[in-house]
Amino acid sequence: MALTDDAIAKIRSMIQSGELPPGARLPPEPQLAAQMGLSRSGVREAVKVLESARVLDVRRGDGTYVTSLAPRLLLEGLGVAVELLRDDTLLEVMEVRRMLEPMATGLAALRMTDADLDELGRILQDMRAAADDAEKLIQFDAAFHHTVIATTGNETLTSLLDGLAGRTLRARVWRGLIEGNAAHQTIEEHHTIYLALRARDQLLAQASALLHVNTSEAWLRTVLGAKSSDG
Amino acid sequence: MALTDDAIAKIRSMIQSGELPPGARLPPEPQLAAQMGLSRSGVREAVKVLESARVLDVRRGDGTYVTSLAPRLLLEGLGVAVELLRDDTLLEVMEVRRMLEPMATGLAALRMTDADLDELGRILQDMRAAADDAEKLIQFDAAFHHTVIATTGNETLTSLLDGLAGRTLRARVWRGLIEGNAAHQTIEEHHTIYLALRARDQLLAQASALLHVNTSEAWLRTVLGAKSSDG
DNA sequence: TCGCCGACAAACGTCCGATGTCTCTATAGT
DNA sequence: ACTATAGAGACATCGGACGTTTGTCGGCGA
Repeated sequence: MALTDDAIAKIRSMIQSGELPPGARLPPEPQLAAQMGLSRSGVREAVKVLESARVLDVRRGDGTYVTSLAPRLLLEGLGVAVELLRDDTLLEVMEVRRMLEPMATGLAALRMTDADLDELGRILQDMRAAADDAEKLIQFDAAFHHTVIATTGNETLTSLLDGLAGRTLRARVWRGLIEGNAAHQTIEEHHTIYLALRARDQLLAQASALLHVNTSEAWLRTVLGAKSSDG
Repeated sequence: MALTDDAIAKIRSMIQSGELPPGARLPPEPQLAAQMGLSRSGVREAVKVLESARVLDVRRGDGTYVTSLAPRLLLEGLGVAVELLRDDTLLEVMEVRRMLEPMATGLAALRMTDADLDELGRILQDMRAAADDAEKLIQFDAAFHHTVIATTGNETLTSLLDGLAGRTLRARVWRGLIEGNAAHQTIEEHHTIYLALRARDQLLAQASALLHVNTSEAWLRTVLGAKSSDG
């Protein structure tokens, strides 16, 4: 294809070059169509693609604007992509988390504030209280890790790890943990990480995070293995 | 918005549920439109979004098919997203590379074959021969790191790091390196990494990769700093 | 003067039908 | 058996029309 993809490329390069800064408003669709030499239908497809990538923000009845281009927006699509990965590649994702998450957790140990630690303590408490509710466990687990990573102050890193630990992946791991009666032990792993962070011990935080990711990976393997031998 | 986004979600969930496995063919656009309760225009916008995410493959005159859903495809969008990040967040990207690339390089030291090492040696030679050509340097630099990471056998990891070290980012770093007369020294950093890999020394590979990323980060800082003080 | 309300205009959302162009396949001919 | 060609199927693009939503502005009333 050419026309629509060209339009996408043009708009993207206008943004990249600074001609269309964050917050800028694009011309109305008919005008944009004339300007790029294709019909309004083509422009709409192009705009839709960039909107789904969180590059453009279409406000009905108002106009189309460039978003803030914040990492949290642009990297949102990573999570969607990970959700569509096939089962056998989820182990690759886990291997990446195994490398990245311990480093990030170690960094968090250096940058974490007392307020951050308090919030983490609350989440840990919530987690223990929800030990029987798979849905809540998944939610608090996500909140725990997100909070830890977010304290690094690196929004890009946070978005990446959020995306890599997608909802589906997390749900599968916890399903395995619960069915294998390992939920309690895993909650305690979070406590271990919490203690290391409280002590501002980088290496200990790193090590405990690695152990934790390893546990997740092991249970994911179990879940995937059980599935493949099903039918 | 509802109709088009609903259509996107429906198609995606059909793929996720296995109803549309990799390689499957979707119904023709008019039929798909009827099936999802919207017009052909809306379907086309939905398909276009999924095509740009490398989830669908539209073959003109033939039909629309689900791609292989390989990580290399689905994570391709990451590179595009990184290209649009604002300057100040590029340092965040560098911090992520600083965490991930040394670990990956260390892992590569364990898994690298003799054939891999030979190829790496060739790239290193090319790099030295092209010390005066910025464009080629960027290309060989990308090839070097890609080759190293690819030997881990982890396609997801490879795609992620490829995306994080996008063309624009790499070009900026090398611009700084060349203008600062540091190109030669940086090429030697690659040699150091190569030697560590040849020795199958994980820790040494890790350390030399960290030093290398650190150099890149420093020069990126220089380039960005010079730019912000320009105007 | 401030605030509410209604009308107008701008802009996107959706649909429809028509035509061009490409790909694949099957058939006919050599 | 192989090749060339014609046809059918499917996407690409266009242009216009109408509905819906949003933002704005002026007028009215408290």
